[in-house]
Amino acid sequence: MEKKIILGIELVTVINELNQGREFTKHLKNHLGPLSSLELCDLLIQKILSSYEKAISLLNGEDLVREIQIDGILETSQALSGSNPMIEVSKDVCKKRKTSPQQAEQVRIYSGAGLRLLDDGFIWRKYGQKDIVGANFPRSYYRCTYRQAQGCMATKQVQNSDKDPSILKITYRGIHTCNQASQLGPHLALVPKNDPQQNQCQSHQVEGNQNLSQETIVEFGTNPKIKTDEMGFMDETFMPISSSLPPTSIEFQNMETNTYQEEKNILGSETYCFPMLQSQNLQPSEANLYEAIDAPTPVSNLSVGGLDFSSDLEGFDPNFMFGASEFLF
DNA sequence: CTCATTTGACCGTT
DNA sequence: AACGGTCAAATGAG
Repeated sequence: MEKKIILGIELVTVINELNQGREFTKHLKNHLGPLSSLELCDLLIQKILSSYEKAISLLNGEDLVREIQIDGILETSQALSGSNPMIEVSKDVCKKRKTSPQQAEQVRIYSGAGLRLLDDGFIWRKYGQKDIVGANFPRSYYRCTYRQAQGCMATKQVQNSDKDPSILKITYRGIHTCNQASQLGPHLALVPKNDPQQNQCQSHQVEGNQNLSQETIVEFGTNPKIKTDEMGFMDETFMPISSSLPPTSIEFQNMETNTYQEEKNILGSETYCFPMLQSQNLQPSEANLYEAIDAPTPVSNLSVGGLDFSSDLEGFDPNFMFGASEFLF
């Protein structure tokens, strides 16, 4: 099965820019005439050009990615301030050495996504790093910080994709039994609705035999929506990434492969495209991207995992993201 | 001093 | 035996 979702704030931004250009053009038209102010016309022309250039720039991907590799983890800086970053996250599951339920995701940071993109709402502690044969990048191993305190056995692995270093492959294993999930809110739960026992645990939980081959389609635009297909666990309680990021795309892959983008259309996968809004300012201390973003971020109104949409959404149609009931943040 | 990260060693699985 | 995952001592940061 195949599913593909193409969304992204990029498109919305382009449209916004084009709309702005159109509005400025209308104003210019209204001001054209013998009594018009030359300065005003010049200003409007500049704004029109600016809008169109922004739109073209976005379409050309010029604001995308500038990546810095730090400790095997990619940090992406924003090339254009005010651009709309975009993350691509995909998930897959590997069958090799199946010691516990696992679920993987790939995270691509396009631009200015900021550190919070990878914040999945849990506090993780790194306990190991391994060079993987055949892989260009080492794999980092993280466990839940509350492993000792609360016996939470959730772990995750993070590795850069060989084919596209801008993609972080994150594999989640185990189930959170700590109380982080309850603190972060029920919308984060990835657990099946019919299994309330696991509601105390949080996102990225996969039951042992859960079928990860599924089709999910998310379409954004004026009427955003998610479609799921053969997804036992992905219903309205499912928040694909976490508290902290509105992912722009996620894809699930089945357990037969670890392959990435090239194969994602062959395998059952899902892609979410969430608009990434203007990035937070990156602090120097956040240079180590992945570690820095692992702190849980409080979920408040209009704050999806640390991204404050109440401010970032300025200029966007509020219906764009939240207008559809299918999306539950 | 405390806590998190790093990194080599160890162990289990294939 | 090779590989992947985890452990734990060493190290560093706050």
